Amino acid sequence: MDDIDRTLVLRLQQDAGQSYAALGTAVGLSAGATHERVRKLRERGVIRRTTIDVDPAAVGSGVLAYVMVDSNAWMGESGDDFAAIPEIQEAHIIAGSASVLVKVRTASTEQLQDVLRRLYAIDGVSGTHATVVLETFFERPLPL
Amino acid sequence: MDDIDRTLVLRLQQDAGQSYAALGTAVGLSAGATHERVRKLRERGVIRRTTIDVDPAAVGSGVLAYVMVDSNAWMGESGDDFAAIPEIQEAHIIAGSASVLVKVRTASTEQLQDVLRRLYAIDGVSGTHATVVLETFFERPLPL
DNA sequence: GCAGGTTGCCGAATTTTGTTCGGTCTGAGG
DNA sequence: CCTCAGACCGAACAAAATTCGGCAACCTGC
Repeated sequence: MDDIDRTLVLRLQQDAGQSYAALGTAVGLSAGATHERVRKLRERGVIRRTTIDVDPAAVGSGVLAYVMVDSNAWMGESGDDFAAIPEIQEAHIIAGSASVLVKVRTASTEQLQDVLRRLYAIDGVSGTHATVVLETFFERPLPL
Repeated sequence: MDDIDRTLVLRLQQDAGQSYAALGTAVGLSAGATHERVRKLRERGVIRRTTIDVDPAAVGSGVLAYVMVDSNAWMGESGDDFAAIPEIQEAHIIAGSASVLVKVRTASTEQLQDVLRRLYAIDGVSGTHATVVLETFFERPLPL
């Protein structure tokens, strides 16, 4: 993981569709060597997958909210319960007064309410506190 | 935006590296027609870009925290101030007692503390409340 | 009902890129 | 000094992206 690898990761974050030739030029390597570098980055798990960035509003998920989930039991094994709710985009165990923090995207506030209902149905969940996002300043890739 | 488009977006989220031929087979179209569909999805902004998913821990961002930022002024024009802190991955204006919610990734809790210091330096920021993530259950693409 | 225009698709031609491979260079370890 | 492993280059080869002519379905306004 040297500077070249970091540059490659950075450039691929910005545009994963560019050619290995262009990528190689940017770091001073041939297309073949660049290909090999990227292959190893995948192999090592630094690059998990190549994907696309989708406009949430364009696919019917215009409402974004973060929900603090309170519980009266150990939630460490409940990952699958949260994963079963498709509107949940992220779920984390957190330190602090709440137990779990989830990121939810829905088409409407009515659907958000329905997600809250389904959260309550999970074993151990004793309460929720939803924070609705009014405007997103930005969402961007990791720093390097 | 019909079912075919939705399937294309879904499949590309899972693997943006597959060929148009494979993609076309999955939806019952030729490679050429598939290419044209995807081109239009980009043109319309449904697909914003193609990127890679990077393991945060592998690039020195093993600590994840969400920070509620309190303010005593209108923060609607302060997006650039937050964007100037590279460790901030997301920043949103929120409804509720706090004004802004930011997602922060750092290499250590010391660096997290330094980010909090820089947050306080932003005009109008009157307080912060950081929530450290202990374990991430999952982070996944948008529901289709 | 139909002429003209539009859209979406196919399939093949063409160009560009991905992928593989032999050979060279360099640095580490013995 | 010798040998091995790793990284790179450049060229050859395979595969994919991209373009394009032609066809059919579908509007739309006469």
